Amino acid sequence: MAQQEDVFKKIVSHAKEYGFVFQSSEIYDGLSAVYDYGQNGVELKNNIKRYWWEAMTLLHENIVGIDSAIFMHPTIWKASGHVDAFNDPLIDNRDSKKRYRADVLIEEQIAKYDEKIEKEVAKARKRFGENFDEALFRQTNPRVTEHVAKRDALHERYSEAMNANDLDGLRQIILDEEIVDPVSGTRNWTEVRQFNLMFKTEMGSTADGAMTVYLRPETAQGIFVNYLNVQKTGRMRIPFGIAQIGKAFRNEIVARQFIFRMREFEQMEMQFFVRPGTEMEWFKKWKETRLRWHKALGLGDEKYRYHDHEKLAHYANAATDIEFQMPFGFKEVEGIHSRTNFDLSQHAKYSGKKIEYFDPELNQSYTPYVIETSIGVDRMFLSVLCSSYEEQKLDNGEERVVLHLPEALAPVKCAVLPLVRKDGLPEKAREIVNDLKFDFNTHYEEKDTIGKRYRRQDAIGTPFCITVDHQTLEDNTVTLRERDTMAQSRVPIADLHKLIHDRVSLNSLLRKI
RNA sequence: GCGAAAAUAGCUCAGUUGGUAGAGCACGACCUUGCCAAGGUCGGGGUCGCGGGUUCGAGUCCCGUUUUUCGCUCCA
Repeated sequence: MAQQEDVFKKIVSHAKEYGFVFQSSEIYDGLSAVYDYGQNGVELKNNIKRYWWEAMTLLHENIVGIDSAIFMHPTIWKASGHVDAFNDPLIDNRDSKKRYRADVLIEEQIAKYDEKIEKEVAKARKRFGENFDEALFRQTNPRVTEHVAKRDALHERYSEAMNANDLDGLRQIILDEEIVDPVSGTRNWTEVRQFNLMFKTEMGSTADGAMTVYLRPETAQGIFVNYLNVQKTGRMRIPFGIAQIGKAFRNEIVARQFIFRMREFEQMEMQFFVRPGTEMEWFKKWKETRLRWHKALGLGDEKYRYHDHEKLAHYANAATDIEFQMPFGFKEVEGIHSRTNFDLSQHAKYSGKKIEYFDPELNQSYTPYVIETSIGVDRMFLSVLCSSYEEQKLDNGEERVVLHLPEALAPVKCAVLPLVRKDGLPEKAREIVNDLKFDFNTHYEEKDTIGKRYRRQDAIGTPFCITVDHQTLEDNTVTLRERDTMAQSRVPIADLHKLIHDRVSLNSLLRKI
């Protein structure tokens, strides 16, 4: 494990050194949990997005894409449940260093009174046997009535504080009730703080006319609110899907592990609308389809596993994660959720619009059920990067660092290298570049020894190096050197285009899904 | 957010009891070699994360702050 984390550190350094990922605002000491993609990172990321986009929209005639805005009407987040679910009052115990939700602590305290009451009742029932009048006992027993009174008073005080969003009030309740930390057993509490996981900003340039809007915490809602638009203008028939790639924002309390958990991140989400009652069937189908998409990359089938959720979110009736083996353990890369008709119903309710589908086969209207596939682009990027990184010991005793990126995802497809910087070789190499550059991201490099240039290309995962030597000038052939095997072969310049295309095009991946 | 540790050149690091900042690699120019990273000559680059304080004097001591890492914590 320690060794693996060591490798992870090296991957992070490698990502910076070779222009894949930089920390945001680095010259100003950085901005926590925000990262920028560099010259090679952006190419890799774009290729990942294109692989997903084409797998969704080209391979399925009933899936179309959209690109909705990051700003949305604030009521959307009330309807979706985010305003409630993303606001927790939290309190820390200074001795145990543990953090708790203040509302949960108080609710547990209320439950404790209930326990005490039931204990008294049980005791009395045992003592009086068949003659026991439980209702009378509950009303008259002084110990019971005292607990009830305390419980009800607490409950009322708690409700008031929660409704008024009174954080000091919540803390005072915890102090008055002498609630102790179950771990440390002490009452050394911090202030109660509100953690708002959604980023807020203001729309409207004058202060008094401004409306509070949120940066979307997920892209899915942009799809739900456009369901009617797309269904009608695209004359879509159920089952059909809407796909979207875009940025989302969350004020994570703890954002760590490099780009695995960021405050600004990118999602690739597809919402698939189905007839009620068929959702489990589609859930199963998408679970399988999505795993095939991952495995087609060839990063290693054993690196994936499903993780079914037992505790479901408020909107779901089934949920599973596709987890990937990162250097720091199996981690969620994609989620597949059966979201029922929760979102569309909520938007119908909050907007007052009828959001339904008339099913001509059933001759009836209904609110469609939704299967969601949601994948984090940055996590996907990280999984590709981590599983591609290798420090190789060569036969001659030297080491090389190579990124075995799936060839279709590699930022640079080929590098054209004149063996020496004279005798017309650079000019010949330029000619080849000028032909290939229209179809492939092609590098030209003439500095340093040929071996050094090969290693630099290995480090960014370039699948092919094309070396121009003196023989090239005579017979128009070049050396084609492969990244993974380092094997070289002599090929005519005229064959380069097809050779490279056959290996680096997305088609080869898409056909495996 | 709490606790601990760290921050010196692009990278990895040294820097003595407080006394004007160093190495290797990398980078640039020129020469040389020419199919798997290390040749030669010359050169550029740091107000030691930032802000205060103590001191005649701070990379070094003290306080604060930012970022990172680890452990908690939180997480649809």
